[in-house]
Amino acid sequence: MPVELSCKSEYALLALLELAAVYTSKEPLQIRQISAQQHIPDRYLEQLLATLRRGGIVRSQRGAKGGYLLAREPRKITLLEIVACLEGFDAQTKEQEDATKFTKTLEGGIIAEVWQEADQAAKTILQNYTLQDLCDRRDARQQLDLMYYI
Amino acid sequence: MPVELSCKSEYALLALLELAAVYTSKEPLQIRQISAQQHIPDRYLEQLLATLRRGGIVRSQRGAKGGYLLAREPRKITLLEIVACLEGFDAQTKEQEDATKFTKTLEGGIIAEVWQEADQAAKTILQNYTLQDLCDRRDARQQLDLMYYI
DNA sequence: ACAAAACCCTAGCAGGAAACCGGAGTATAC
DNA sequence: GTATACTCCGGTTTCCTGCTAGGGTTTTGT
Repeated sequence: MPVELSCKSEYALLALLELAAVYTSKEPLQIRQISAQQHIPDRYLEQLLATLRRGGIVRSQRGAKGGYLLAREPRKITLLEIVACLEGFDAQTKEQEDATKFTKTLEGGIIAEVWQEADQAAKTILQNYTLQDLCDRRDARQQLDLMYYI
Repeated sequence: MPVELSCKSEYALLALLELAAVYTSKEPLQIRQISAQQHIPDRYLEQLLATLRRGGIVRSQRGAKGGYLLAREPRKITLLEIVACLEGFDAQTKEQEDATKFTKTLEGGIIAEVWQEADQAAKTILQNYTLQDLCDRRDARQQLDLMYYI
C-alpha cells in the first residue's frame, strides 16, 4: 500500500465536495454545517480549512453569516493540489529531501530514483482528477442507486 | 509525496542489494557484514531479514559460517514483492480495508476508488523493477563515476 | 456601541506505529 | 563441546497523526 489515504486528506476532500456542491450559489458554507453533514470533528476541520485557505484552494468570509467558499471553480482544482497543500510538500521541499537524503551513497540514490518514479506515477493520477470529476462521479452513482431502489 | 519510502524498506533494499551482489558465489552474508557495509543498526536489520525470510525472499543458514542468501535469483524478485512483505499488505487485507472502511458513505467510496487507482499505478512501477535491475543500474552508475574521475 | 457569530492562531495531549536495543535460546561448523 | 551466528520475544524511545483546548480577531445585526 504505497499510497496511503490519510484521515486528514479524506476529511478535506469530503469538505471540498460539499463546497463544490453549492459552488454556483456563491453562498458560504459554515464549518458546523460541513462537520455535521460529513461527521468530521469541527475543531479539527477548522484547521484543515485554514490550511486550504493558506494554500489558495478555499477563501473565507469572516464574521456572522460567514463561512467558506471554493476559491476557484471545481474544474480548476486538482486532487494533487489538495493533498499537496495538506501534506505540505512544496515541490521544492520534497525534491530536496529526496535528492539529498540518500544521494550520499550510490545505492541510496538509485533507490530514491525508483521511488520518485513510482511517486510520479501516483501523482499523475491525482493530477488528472479535479473536484468536478468527483462530483460528476458521485452524481452518476447517486442516480444509479436511485434506479436500483425503484 | 503520496509514495513514501520508509526507513524499513530502504534498509531492506540496501541489504538485498548486498546479497544480490554476491549471489553467484553461493556464500552466505552475515548480518554484521551487511550492517557495517550499509550503516544499518544490526539488531534492527536482523528483524527485517527475519521478515524477508518468512516472506520467502531470503533464506538463512544458522550456526557458525552461517548468514543469509537470496532465496531466488535477483531477476525473479520484484521490488513490489519486497515492500509488500515488509509493509505487510497481503493483497487481501488491504483490499478489504480500503473497500469497507469508507464505503458506508457514497463520497468516501468515490474517494477510495481514486486512491486505489493511484496506488495501483505506483504498484505497477514497483512490480516492473527487479533486484537485478537495481544492480545493473548501480553498476552502470559506478562505471560512469569512474570515467568522470579519470 | 455592543454582543453574537464565525473565523484565526498556537499549544499541547493521547494513542499508536516505527525504529531500535537486549537477553536467553537454538542450530551448525569445526 | 565450544564458538559462532541466527531466532524468538519483549522492552524502550522517538515521532507522527488525529484530536482537543483556549484564547484572539473580524464582521454582522440591532
